[in-house]
Amino acid sequence: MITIDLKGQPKEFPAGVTPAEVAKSIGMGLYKSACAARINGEVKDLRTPLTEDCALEILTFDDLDGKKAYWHTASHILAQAVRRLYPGTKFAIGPAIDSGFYYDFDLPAPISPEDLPKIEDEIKKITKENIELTRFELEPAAAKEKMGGQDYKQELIDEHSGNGEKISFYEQGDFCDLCAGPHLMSTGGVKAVKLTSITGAYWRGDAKNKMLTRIYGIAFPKASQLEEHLQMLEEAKKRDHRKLGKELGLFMLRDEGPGFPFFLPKGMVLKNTLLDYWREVHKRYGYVEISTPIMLNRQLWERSGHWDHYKDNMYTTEIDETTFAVKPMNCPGGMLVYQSEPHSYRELPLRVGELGLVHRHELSGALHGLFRVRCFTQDDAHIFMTQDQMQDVIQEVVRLFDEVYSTFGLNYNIELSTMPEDHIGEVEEWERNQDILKNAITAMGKDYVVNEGDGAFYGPKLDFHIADSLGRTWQCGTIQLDSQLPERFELEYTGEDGQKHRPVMIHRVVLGSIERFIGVITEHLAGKFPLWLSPVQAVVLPISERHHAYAKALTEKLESAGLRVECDLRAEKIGYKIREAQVQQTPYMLVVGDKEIETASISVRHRKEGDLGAMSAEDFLEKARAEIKSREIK
RNA sequence: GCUGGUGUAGCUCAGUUGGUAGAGCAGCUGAUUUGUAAUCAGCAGGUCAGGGGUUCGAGUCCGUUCACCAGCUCCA
Repeated sequence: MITIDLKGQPKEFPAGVTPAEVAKSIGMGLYKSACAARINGEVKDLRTPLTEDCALEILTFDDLDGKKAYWHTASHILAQAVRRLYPGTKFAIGPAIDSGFYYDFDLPAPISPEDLPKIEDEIKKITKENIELTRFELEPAAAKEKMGGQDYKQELIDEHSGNGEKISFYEQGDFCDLCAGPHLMSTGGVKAVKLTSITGAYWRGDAKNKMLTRIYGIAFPKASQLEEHLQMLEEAKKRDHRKLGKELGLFMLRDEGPGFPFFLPKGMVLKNTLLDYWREVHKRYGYVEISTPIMLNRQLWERSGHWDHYKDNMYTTEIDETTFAVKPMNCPGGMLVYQSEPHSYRELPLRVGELGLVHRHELSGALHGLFRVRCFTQDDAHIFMTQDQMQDVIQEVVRLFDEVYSTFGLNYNIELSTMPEDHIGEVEEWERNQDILKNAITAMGKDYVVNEGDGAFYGPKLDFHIADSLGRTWQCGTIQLDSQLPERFELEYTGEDGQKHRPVMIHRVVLGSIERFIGVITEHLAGKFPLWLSPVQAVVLPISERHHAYAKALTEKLESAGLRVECDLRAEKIGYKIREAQVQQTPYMLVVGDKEIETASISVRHRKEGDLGAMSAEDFLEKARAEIKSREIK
């Protein structure tokens, strides 16, 4: 007998018992909903024999790891359905992801979204059949025989058989797949399935490989949960910045310049206000600001290394028999500014900011509203410092990030991107710099995940990712350590010892790209920009024509006090004007009619809080000023 | 760039098996002078993304270019 600790409740079981059996013994309901097991903290399959005393937790769909097992089983069911409907299909991989699952197929003939319902029907059949999933292991040679004719599986077996371990399989009726698990006990556990999209994806994520057909899906134990999820996706679409940007008159994109956004008057107010804020913060943190040219000669780009490593993404032009390149990054210009005069150690760290407009020829398929454009403004800065100052400077930058992001109520996750294949500089230097980044961030108690080989060609970086309305994350801030450019541009400073030394530098952006950041906050705030950022902060709404003079005087008064105010003098009913102001997400609607004129007041309505009653213009101004100053989000 | 899908008025969308375009909102004009999310009527608005092809005839079918959407690749 062994003792199994079930969430603090020890119970005796015969040795060799499986979590599934344990689950069954403590309640049928739980057995039905069991997805996986956590044995001594490790996620395992429900079929794992328990041979010694341990702590056991049965994971259901409500647990993240349980969800993964649930969705992974759903992906196998999808593959089984495809196998039944499209004989001759070759199977690649089919994992669970953060929001559902997918499976990659090499189909004998292309299919389209119209075919998805048919596949869903087959999936329903398989779940109704309630087929048991069994797990077994084979030696690599036997595994390859079992997966005969399945080219992609053969490749996967070869890859996994290196360490001499057996390959594990899961079989459900007429479908068998190599898989590490864990999985549900039976296909009947998967209830409400919806296939959400069908797209292409390269085998092994490499553009040189064949493009497979990927089918995405989502599944839930209850139909109501699926319904709720689909509802949530609909809601998310409403806050898509491309839709809101159009509705709120912020920006536009035209066929004449794919990826080159136009900012409209209201978007321009937003952008400029954001930049005012940026300058205020950076001034406080000791930054100076410069501006370097959009275009510089080829020689410079060769020296910086961009010509060799980034040429394909650069726009170029030929003038006076010289090739000029439009800058894809601001750094080389920044190097020239540093070079232009001698520096002392007393100046370091030297923080030089630049709101630089860069152009990059991105692949057409990568463009996405303001999130991915071909021309954008980086809120760049290069910080020059001594080796000893690196950690402090990085931490100071992270504190700045925290201040800025919290102003918008944004959360982020951090990625450490390490040395790419295409890089300049020594491996030892890369590793040293990677360690500095790691140490700086862990010393601040922050977590990160490693993004292997995703660094810039000149150095490793910490990337700060922020999620959009659909949970897709976009890189905004980045801190990149660079010892290469100071070397290439022979940057120097005079040390305490009177000798010349080479500074190190970091490149960093907080917002990342102003354009992307505007997209991110548009989605995050669903267009309800805080008062300080709102293109129009208040709109004055006279009830009828005889209140126009009062309304105009009020508008002028508020405008001269520094508020961005509009006045709606159209011969429309008040309800109509309010609706329009609400749809435009105008923070304050100021209604004026007979009552207000009589008492020399205004009736204030807030877009979220509704009617706030009457107050004097002075009181409203004071209220608005306080809200602007605090940058409150409401 | 790749795979699949989409492209009709400023916006959201209809448009039956191919027979040369329609609605609502927005806009303009007029009436209405209104109290917290849509007043009524009239008018105007389209080389059906662009070239091309099949056909007596194409918004509708085919091919191509462009753009957009989802994803892959790439990236702030």
